[in-house]
Amino acid sequence: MIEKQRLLKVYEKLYRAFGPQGWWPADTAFEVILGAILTQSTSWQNVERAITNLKNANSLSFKKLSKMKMHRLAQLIKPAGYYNVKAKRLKNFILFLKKNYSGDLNRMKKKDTLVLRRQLLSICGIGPETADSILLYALQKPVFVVDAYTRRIFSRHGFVEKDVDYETLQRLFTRALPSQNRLFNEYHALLVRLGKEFCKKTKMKCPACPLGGAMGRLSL
DNA sequence: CACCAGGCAAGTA
DNA sequence: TACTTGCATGGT
Repeated sequence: MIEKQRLLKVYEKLYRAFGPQGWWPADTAFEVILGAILTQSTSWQNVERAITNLKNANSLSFKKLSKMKMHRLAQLIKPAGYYNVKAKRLKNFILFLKKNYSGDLNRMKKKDTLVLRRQLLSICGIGPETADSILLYALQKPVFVVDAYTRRIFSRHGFVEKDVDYETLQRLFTRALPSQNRLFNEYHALLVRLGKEFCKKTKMKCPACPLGGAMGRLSL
């Protein structure tokens, strides 16, 4: 079976098993971006605590955060871990947004997707996954997001090498799938859902895995 | 106690 | 270029 059909079949199986995931869990595009940075190698639950702290301090906005001292920001996002590093990264993005788009995400959204991707990657603290998450979930661009779960799930099911690089794995999806924001949004969210429940780093709960296969391989 | 979570950059050879 | 290490809280 060619890759295009397999990838669509995986998506259908996941969608039937879990249904729509409603990503990204946030009230605004700005909040999506903060979450994308805060969730780097960090459980979403801890990110929620940090976001809640920012909301309770009435500080979850471009204007408030651009004025906030870095030390103060670090204290508020403490539950998300790596708080000194992440406070700096959040500030880096905010400064970028101020300098290039006057703090206006709508203005940023008008730019070409690949131009935006290069700009985001030039910010210290924003790598490929964070950049693509921002493009897809905050700016509604049709960009496929790859993460540790994506790599783990597809390598364990014998689809790709386990150390396949980000761009290669991403191209696999973008070549095979129709370039639809809605599809990319749901597909990535479903892979994360599957990963959380069945494909943690050390454990692999098969054959309960919705993708099937007692040996951890795709049964398609 | 050990291990992990929706990464990334900096240091080393 | 190709590894390795630091960053840090909270759940299992």
